[in-house]
Amino acid sequence: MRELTRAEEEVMQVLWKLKKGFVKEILEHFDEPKPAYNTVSTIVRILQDKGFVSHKAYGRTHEYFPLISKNEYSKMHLSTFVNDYFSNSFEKMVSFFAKEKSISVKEMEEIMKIMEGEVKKQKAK
Amino acid sequence: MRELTRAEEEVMQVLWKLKKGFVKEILEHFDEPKPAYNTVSTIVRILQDKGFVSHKAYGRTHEYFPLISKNEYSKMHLSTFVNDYFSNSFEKMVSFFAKEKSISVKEMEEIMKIMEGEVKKQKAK
DNA sequence: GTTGCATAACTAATTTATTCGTTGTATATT
DNA sequence: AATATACAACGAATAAATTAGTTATGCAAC
Repeated sequence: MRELTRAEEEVMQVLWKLKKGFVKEILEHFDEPKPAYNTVSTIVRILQDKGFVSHKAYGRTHEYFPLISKNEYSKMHLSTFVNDYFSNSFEKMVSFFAKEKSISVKEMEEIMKIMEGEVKKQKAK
Repeated sequence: MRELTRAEEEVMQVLWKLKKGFVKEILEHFDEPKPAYNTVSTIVRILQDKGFVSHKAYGRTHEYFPLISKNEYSKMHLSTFVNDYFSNSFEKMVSFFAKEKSISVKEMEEIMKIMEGEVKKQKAK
């Protein structure tokens, strides 16, 4: 699957938030300075061509919605990143950030708790 | 700081691996089909303008080296990602991938071990 | 039904990124 | 010194992404 360009990603972020929306609605959720209506309209049609969104037609107006969830996309995106920067090892990545103190003690404790639960769940099978 | 474009990133990956290198050497580390010498030369000079690399001159030839480490860049890059996709919470991101089973039990156990060490270290202070 | 408005589709213009040919110069080779 | 070689610098050509104007059509208001 392709990666989103910067402009495409901004539109997707709005669509993920809204779940679905008309061009007008998407536009409203942009920060100032807002792009032109047609700019958003074009991008959303490009996203459609690339298979990231689809639409439901109400007469002549289109309500767009994502075909890929934010979670799916982030999963794909992070996989690429982990592959390119941490030789495909999730562990290397997390360890690096833990050591870099980008993760607080509180966060680490929370993560460990969740992982313990997951490990238990996996092993139970 | 700016993000690297696709072509720029490929050159940086080689430079990070080599630590330093002449255009010719960088070129050698590209997979087939290799780009033209001038293509790499141009990209490396763009990277220099953007402040990602610098060079040492030996007479008329230049040996380029990164000004930003792979770790620094990956840190910056992942921060943006975590901010955009996990409302700036590292914990949310890791938890998501743990639950998605993108992280194996073995990896999780390893991560927990490292985190325990880090937590202990932090608390000792 | 004519006018005005809203919207999608199309297209043009602009900007940014990518690729590589050409040129000039220094150095090595003969 | 003439020729060949290697490289950086420059710049042209192309490609990709971004932005927004223009056009066509349908619908609503009058």
